[in-house]
Amino acid sequence: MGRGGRGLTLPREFFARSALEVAPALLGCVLERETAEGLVAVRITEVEAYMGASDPASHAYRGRTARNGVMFGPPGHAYVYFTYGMHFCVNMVCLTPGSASAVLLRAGEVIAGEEIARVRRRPAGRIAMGGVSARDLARGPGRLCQAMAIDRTLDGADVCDPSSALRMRAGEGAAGDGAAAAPAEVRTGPRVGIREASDWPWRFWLAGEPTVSVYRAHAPRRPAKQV
DNA sequence: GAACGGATTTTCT
DNA sequence: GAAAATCCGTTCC
Repeated sequence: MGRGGRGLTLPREFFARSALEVAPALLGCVLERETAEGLVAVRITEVEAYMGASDPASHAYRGRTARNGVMFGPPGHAYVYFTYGMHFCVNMVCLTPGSASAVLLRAGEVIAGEEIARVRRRPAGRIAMGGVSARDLARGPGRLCQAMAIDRTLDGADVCDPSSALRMRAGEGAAGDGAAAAPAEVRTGPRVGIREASDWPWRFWLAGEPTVSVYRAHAPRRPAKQV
């Protein structure tokens, strides 16, 4: 485990187990992103587990490519990929090197650097009076990456290293800072946006959190215009 | 509140 | 050529 300037980063062994164990454990943990603009911290409220080569919905299902190479590496590193031509998504690599399992970070609550995140989430040229609401700053995997300025330069970043530009630390709920209410309940359900294996309940979120993204079943791009 | 289609790159067929 | 681990604006309840 690492001892950073502020708090502890999660030890690598935290990630060295099944994605199905890591996913719920990550809920409530805090992802920190350090740039010249300052620190942005997000408390994770929603994730999805991907189980590697045996998971038809995983990028690793069809083997290693230039894009997903980091997933085949050691745990505790960030796998960042670009999708739909405009969005980045970030995963935490799990288990052992070669297992290619990972946990997708789907949403969170911005708890530090909110103004920085708000500027990043405001498209140039758009007025948007009042800006993006606080709950929407990191509500969804693409939005979370935009709010934290996560792109491919962070692909492979070590989130266990306290000096890393992207790192994960334990939540403060367990420490009992008092402010937090009763321990949030973890719920599970089907994963979002995939066609294959959408019936496996490998999505995890904290009940009652307003930052959890709205569930949408996979919608085919071209609606079947049969009959 | 829900449903639809467009934007746009990586990957595979 | 087509689909994808998505988001946003528009449209219609």
